[in-house]
Order: sequence, then structure tokens, then C-alpha cells
Amino acid sequence: MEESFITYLSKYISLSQKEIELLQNYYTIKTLNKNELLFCEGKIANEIYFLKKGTIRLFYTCEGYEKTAFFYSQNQFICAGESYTFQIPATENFQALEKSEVIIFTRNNIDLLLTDLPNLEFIARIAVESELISYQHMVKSFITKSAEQRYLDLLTKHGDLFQKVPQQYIASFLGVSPETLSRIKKRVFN
Amino acid sequence: MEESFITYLSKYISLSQKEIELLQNYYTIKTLNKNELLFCEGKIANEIYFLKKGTIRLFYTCEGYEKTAFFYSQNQFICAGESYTFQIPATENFQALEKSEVIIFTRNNIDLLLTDLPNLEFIARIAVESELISYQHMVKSFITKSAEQRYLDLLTKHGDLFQKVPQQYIASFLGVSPETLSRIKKRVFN
DNA sequence: CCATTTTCTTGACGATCGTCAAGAAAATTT
DNA sequence: AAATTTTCTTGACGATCGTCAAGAAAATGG
Repeated sequence: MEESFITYLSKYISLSQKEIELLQNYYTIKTLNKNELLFCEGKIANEIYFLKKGTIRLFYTCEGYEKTAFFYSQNQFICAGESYTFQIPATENFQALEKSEVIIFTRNNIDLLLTDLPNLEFIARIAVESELISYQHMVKSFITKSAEQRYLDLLTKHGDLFQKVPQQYIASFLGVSPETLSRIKKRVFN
Repeated sequence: MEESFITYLSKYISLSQKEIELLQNYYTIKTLNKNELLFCEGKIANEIYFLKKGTIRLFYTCEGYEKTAFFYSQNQFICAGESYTFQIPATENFQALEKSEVIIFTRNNIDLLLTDLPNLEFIARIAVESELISYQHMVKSFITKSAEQRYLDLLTKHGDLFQKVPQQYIASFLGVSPETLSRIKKRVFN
């Protein structure tokens, strides 16, 4: 029984015991080691992931460099949306930053699930909605906040990241160089 | 008959004539004048919009200033996602930058629609997916591109915006001051 | 536990950006 | 069409950032 996932879903609706049991036939679990890639660019996304445990980094490659866009924490859905929807090669890379566990829904299983339990279509929507909200936060944060403010936000909301994530990834996420992040930290802590 | 909307949906699935006719009972049309607000912060979002015609600006207010996050063009869904999902006050403002027309789906109508035509649940998902993809592009663009590159992108992909939108909004969207945008333009056009 | 590699910090310097202010251009109103 | 308001451009200057390079610290692997 995947408690965390069921608990997460129950934030949105209440599932019957039968539905919960059925649901389990449609996903698999995968464990990722530190630095392992969950999904990489160039592939066509045919899976939606739910991060049960751990931390996943979203990065893009750009002129040979990796640019970190986001850190997923537990209980978040992960998917290369455009690739999944339009069946085009993805530009996203998802990498585990520590030993992590994901629930995998393949497109096939999602189709089967929705055929068998059509009233669960909303789960697919929740997954997307949930990701959308994450992205809306990201965009708002980029638009309205300075690197230093975003650093402080990250510190208060996801302080645990700093134990798990190399600073250069955080710098990239904040949109500054690693050197500048060093100086921000120095400034913040006096 | 709202051709543009039906055409848009048909990119994703084929609707029967009967479904198309039924669908029309669940939305209303609203015309917005230039500068008119479609939705503003502080309210709780209970509507999803489809931009049939025109241009809508998404902006946040921050220390008294408006920060432009995005420009929606025709055939895009618009919604303050987090507010809609969790019934909390929104921080988004949606403003028409020219005479625009939106299709409005209220929460009530969406609920009714899905009760009457449960197989249309996917439309709700498409709306969200479509917005998610827009946001994923935005984030990727912020992370991987310079202001000048983003300016050139905007120019090639949405050159029409420059006829409709004050430069200061575009500057805000690119993450630079209006003065810097002036200098970027000067540089680009030699 | 030591050696090696990777990551982080710090300083110096040049480039870029934001701010301020003033004038030009464009749009709006009457 | 003229007047007013708004928006855009340009220059000067100070602040901030990225880059480069070197040394310190931390993490990794045998």
C-alpha cells in the first residue's frame, strides 16, 4: 500500500477501499539512486511520475551546460508535459539528488485505468493541476522576486534542500552564478 | 457557434455534432475593452477562460508595481490555478491589452457539464495541460535564455505583440527595465 | 584514513544593468 | 488639430553580476 500517494489523493477526493485496491494494479514503483536519471531529454514521455520519497531535479541542457529549473520534493507529480501530450521529444531531464522512490504511471496503464474506472479521470487532471500550480509559483517567483529573496524563500520553505543539493544547482535555480550565491549567503548571514 | 474553440478542441479529440451543441449550453461569452480587467487578485477564481480573440496580460503586483508575467494570445486557456483549485485568494491579474473576447466556464457550469457529459472530463484536463505547457515554456525560457534571446524569441513568435503592448510590459516580461529594453532593441537592430 | 576529485569561497576586474533625469516621440483627449 | 498625458529613448553614474583564477573546504573512493 502506497500510503503517501493515497494520502495525497485524499486531499482532493475520498476514495473507496475498493478503488484504492484497484488503483494499485495500474502503477509500478521504481527506486532511484543518487544522481540517477529518471527521464532524459530526447525521449518521448510516456509516463507520469509521482515522487513518493526523495528529491528530483529538473534541468535543461543549454550550450553544454545544465540549467536547473526546479526541485521536486515528495508528493509531487512529475511529467514532461509537452512531450507527453504531443508525443514530441522532450527537453527535460529529471535526476534524483538522493535515493528516491517514484510511482510510475505509464500511458497504457493510465488508459486502462480510465477505461476501468472512468470516474478516476479526475486524478489525471489533479496530477496536471498540481504541476501547473508548481510552475505558476516558479514563474511568479522569477517575475516578482530578486535572487536574494528567492534564496530566502527556498531556505524557509525547503531548507532541507541545502543538505541534499550542490550549491551550483541552487545557484542555477536562482538564476545566478555559484559565486554570486556564495556572496548572497555571506550577505544574508552577516 | 464558437468555431475557434471547437477547432481548438478538435486538435485533441473529435466531438460529435450533438456534443458540440450541448457544450454551448455551458459557457458564456464576454467581450473586454482595452485595458479592462478580466480577473483581479484578491478574488477567488471560480471561472476558467478560453481566449477566443485578443490579447491578455498576466501581471502580479509587487511593492506597488505591476510585474508582467505572460501574454496570452488567442486559443489559450486562462485560469488562476491555485485559487481555483484550493479556493484561496488569487494573486493573478488578467488584463485585456486590446478588445478581446473570452469564453467563460464557471465552476458550476463545469460541474454540470461533467455530470451531463462525463466523457468530457478530459476537456478540463486539456485546459490545464495546455496552460501547464505554456508555463513550462516560460520557466525554461527564464532558466536557459538571456533577456536579449527572449526578446528575439518574442519577436519571431509573437511579433504582433509589439504592435499591441506597451514596451514597459514587454520589458517586465523579459525581466529587465524599460531602459534596458530600449538598449537591447538598439543593439539588435544595429 | 589518506588521496583524489569535486565543490565552494574569495578577490579583482570588466561588462551589464538599474536608477535618475531630461528630452523626444507617440498616443490620447478635448 | 492642438494640448495634454503617457510612453520611449538616451546619457551618466553607481551598484551588481559574471568571469577568471587561486586557494579552501568538503565529499568521494580506494
